[in-house]
Amino acid sequence: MDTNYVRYEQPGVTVDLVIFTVSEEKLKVMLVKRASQPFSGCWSVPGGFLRKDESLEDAAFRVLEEKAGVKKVYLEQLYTFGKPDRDPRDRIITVTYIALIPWKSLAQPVSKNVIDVAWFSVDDVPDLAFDHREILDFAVQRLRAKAGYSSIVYGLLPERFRLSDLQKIYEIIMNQKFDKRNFRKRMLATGLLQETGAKDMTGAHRPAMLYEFKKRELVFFD
Amino acid sequence: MDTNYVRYEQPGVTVDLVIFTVSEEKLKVMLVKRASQPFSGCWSVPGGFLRKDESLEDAAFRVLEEKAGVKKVYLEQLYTFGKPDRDPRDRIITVTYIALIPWKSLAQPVSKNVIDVAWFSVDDVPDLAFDHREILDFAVQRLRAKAGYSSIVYGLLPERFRLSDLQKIYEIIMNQKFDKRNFRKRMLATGLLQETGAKDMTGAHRPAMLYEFKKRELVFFD
DNA sequence: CCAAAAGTGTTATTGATACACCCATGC
DNA sequence: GCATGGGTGTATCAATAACACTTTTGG
Repeated sequence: MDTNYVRYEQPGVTVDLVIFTVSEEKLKVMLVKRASQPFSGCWSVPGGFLRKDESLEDAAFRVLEEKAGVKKVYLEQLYTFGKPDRDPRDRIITVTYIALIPWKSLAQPVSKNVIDVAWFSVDDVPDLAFDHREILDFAVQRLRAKAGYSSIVYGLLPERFRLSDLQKIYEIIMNQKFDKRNFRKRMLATGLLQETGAKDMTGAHRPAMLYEFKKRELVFFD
Repeated sequence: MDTNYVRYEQPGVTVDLVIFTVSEEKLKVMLVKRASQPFSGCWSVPGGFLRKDESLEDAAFRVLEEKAGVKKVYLEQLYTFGKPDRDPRDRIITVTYIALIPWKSLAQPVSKNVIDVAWFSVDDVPDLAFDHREILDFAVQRLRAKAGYSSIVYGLLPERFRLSDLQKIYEIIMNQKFDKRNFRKRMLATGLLQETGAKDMTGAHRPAMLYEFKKRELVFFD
């Protein structure tokens, strides 16, 4: 950084979130319907202006709580978008984040005003405001790539889960089937899974062992 | 993004660059000595304020040309840092980039005023201004990680190079030795290398085949 | 006893690693 | 002719992929 440069008109700074969950065998993203100009009435990913004395990450968690009503979830910075014309009115740069929410954490209606917040399957989204389509595509690509070499998918699972739940999440995100025996071998070999004593007793079939993820904060690469 | 929020005082936006090269068997980073407050006289990574009607990437390329005098080099966005107190005077958020420059592209003195621009080995850097130490560490970590699963290292090589040059770059970045035969097998198996007819005739030994990288824009993951 | 998902091993294939000698040139 | 780095193949080991049947529960 170098303060020698003339400090031209500074852009506005926002934080936008691509919030994912998995339900009904689909990877879904949370979208909100814009109430104000520009793009009034258009769907967009949730976001907000960065506030004074608030870090970027704090802003992201604030938006997450406002829109999704959840607190402790997986959050990672995605990318910063700043083309001069990405907002038709002001110069705005936006720092984007990916958030992952286990579907079970969303038992409540997503927002009091249910009409303007909804989940869409990522391969069936409406037209989006600003460059949000580009942001969403970038986020999906990152999530799919990281699923292959990191433990990111655990952000989409509840505290305790069956190995078949884990496999289903992988299959939905990576859009491919895995062999059950090889999958289980591979997952157990990572050493990241811990058996809980408990078993899942729902369903008219043999009960499944419930596992938990050992280190919920761990991610392997950037 | 949601313009319902009160738009509080907006922070300044800068672009900072971690510029890497390899020379003298070391991974090196370009640092500049600050001429003005705050941190006057302190080393820092080069950067500057984002200008009106300039994209983030354009700003990064501008800084790159101003400080390093190079145009077409590998550039990738690293991370955006925005803690409220990271600049002691103003609220500044900085979008950081990694740039890679082949040492050979830097035949000219790095800057007209050579006293305030210098290359430091990444494991022997002085105290840095602001949070630039954190930025640098983050960049080194990213570079090392990506060297393992992408073709990023080609940004540090000239147009034409020997396989032994490629191997040396990998060894320096990843800080480990590789077996020559296995290394060459692996590299040729990627299909990203193309033989040029030419041979390197410098040195009192058998001439080496010169290769070039097929797709200089390709990167595997984010 | 039937339906539904859980759980479990072995073989074949592929990719990664370890390792040592001859070659072409300049001086 | 010698010093210097360039160039090459095989055998072992580890990781991944293919593949089918038995178990436990609820209804």
